[in-house]
Amino acid sequence: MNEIPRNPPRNPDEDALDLETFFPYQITVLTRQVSNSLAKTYVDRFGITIPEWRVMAALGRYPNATASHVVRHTGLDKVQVSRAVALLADKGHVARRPDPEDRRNAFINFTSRGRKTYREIVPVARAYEE
Amino acid sequence: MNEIPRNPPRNPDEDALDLETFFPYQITVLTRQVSNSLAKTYVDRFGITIPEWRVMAALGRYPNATASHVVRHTGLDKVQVSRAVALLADKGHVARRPDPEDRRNAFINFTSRGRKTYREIVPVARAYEE
DNA sequence: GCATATTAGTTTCAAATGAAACTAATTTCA
DNA sequence: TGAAATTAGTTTCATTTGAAACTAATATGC
Repeated sequence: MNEIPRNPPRNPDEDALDLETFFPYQITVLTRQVSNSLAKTYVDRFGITIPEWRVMAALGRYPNATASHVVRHTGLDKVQVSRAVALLADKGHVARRPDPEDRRNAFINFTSRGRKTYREIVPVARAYEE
Repeated sequence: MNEIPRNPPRNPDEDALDLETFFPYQITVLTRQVSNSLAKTYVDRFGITIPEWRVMAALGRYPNATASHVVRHTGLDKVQVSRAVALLADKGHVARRPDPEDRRNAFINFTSRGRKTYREIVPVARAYEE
């Protein structure tokens, strides 16, 4: 039998950070773990990535949003939003419609297909809220 | 004056996710923001990356740890730990000492220089805990 | 008006990431 | 024993990331 690895000594520096209760660490680790397992589910079952899903979630809540609105609501980087929207458009989940009053803007909306996918994913996302 | 961008309409799907209170979103956004601002501080002021700092924090708490111990304590990927330790060793912050009883293992410890750096960073890290 | 600045969104590119393959050491068990 | 499995740690490589540069449209101020 393999010897169970000894834990390292616990005679730390006087003012060492207590990692067990150091909140930033806990959050980061937990977030990455949840996020990774979610990513697998989304890709495997619905063929979209996490950023794409986040865009869809923002659109479900705020229809007819521009990319900037999506950035604000999701906290994603604008590059990620640009890419995610482009991919969702390729897959037929969303459509872009230029704003006639300011042609720098484009309103983004679900296609009927996208809305259907969105409705399938919502309960899965809710389940992860714990 | 530029017109302040209108918020998108808020007539969402009946069962839309309420992004304002959907916890996974909040956490992810917050974590990334804090993490990015921390990263800048660590790189600018101390010349190390976030994974390197996380390794140092683990070593401060659990001296003479192996890479596997660091993985367990930080939640970092083993690839990241391997790289971070290599970089910290290059910079003279830590030293590796093979375990004579099992030469797959290497114990990792601060050099005196590394300990000094660690002690400088701890209060900065604490300040971020809020 | 017209030059300059600002904004929305996209593209580029270099760095970070982590899954998978790999090396080397040790353990297992037939 | 010694072949097969396991473990620690490293390297490779394809993907993800986001800062910075860019394009196009609109706003500002002289």
